[in-house]
Amino acid sequence: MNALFKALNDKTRRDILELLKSGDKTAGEIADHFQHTKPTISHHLDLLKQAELLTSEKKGQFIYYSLNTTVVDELLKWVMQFTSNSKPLPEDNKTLGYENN
Amino acid sequence: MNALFKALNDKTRRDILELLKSGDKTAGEIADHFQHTKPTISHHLDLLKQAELLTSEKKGQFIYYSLNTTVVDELLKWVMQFTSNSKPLPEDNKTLGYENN
DNA sequence: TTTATATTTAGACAAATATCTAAATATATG
DNA sequence: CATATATTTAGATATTTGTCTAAATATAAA
Repeated sequence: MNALFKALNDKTRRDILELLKSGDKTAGEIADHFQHTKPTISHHLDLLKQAELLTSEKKGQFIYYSLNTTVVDELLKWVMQFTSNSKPLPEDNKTLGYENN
Repeated sequence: MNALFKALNDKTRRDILELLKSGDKTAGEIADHFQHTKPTISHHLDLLKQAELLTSEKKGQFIYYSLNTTVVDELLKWVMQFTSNSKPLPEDNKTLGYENN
């Protein structure tokens, strides 16, 4: 849990996560989206991996990074204990499948 | 959003939030639950307030701190963009009112 | 095998953070 | 008013963090 919040406590790292929503990317492709150097981005990727928010797979000289959504559920559960009625964002439910519960 | 993740990136502060689930408490009562000094806890309370996770109300010499759950919805929305099926923790829904949707 | 490309590792450094003690402020009470 | 209690503010310090440059590693291509 500590590693998770630590990983999320940085705008660049949160932006990396959002970037990867559109699909897996190599370390270099990810770095191209930011104004930081590649070693800096590499370090951010490492922290995200430590938090298990990302997985990586080496293909030739490239390393592809992917979102790992399983850990997000743990975070979601933690956050939900603080919602007043425990009914998260009902305005979004329609597009998310709640109507079939 | 930055202040929010910053506030959550500390075990003591997360514990303070959990402590306040059981009801409002004074700064002193909160401090009694931890091994830190009162100034340290005061500082943590300040950061939680900056993130709008807490509100405070002065009553005489005491200051009561309360959870502010409205900001949690914003966080929940952010987290949910990373859930695979956008259906958070269905195993918990029964106790949380989803069956009435 | 030499060179180019992709990525990480190592080391340095400034800025941010968590903590403490001491002092300040505010309120209550004798 | 003088003292006690509750809390914060100020200042110091050790640790952590984000960033960079330079070097190392690994793979591909000429």
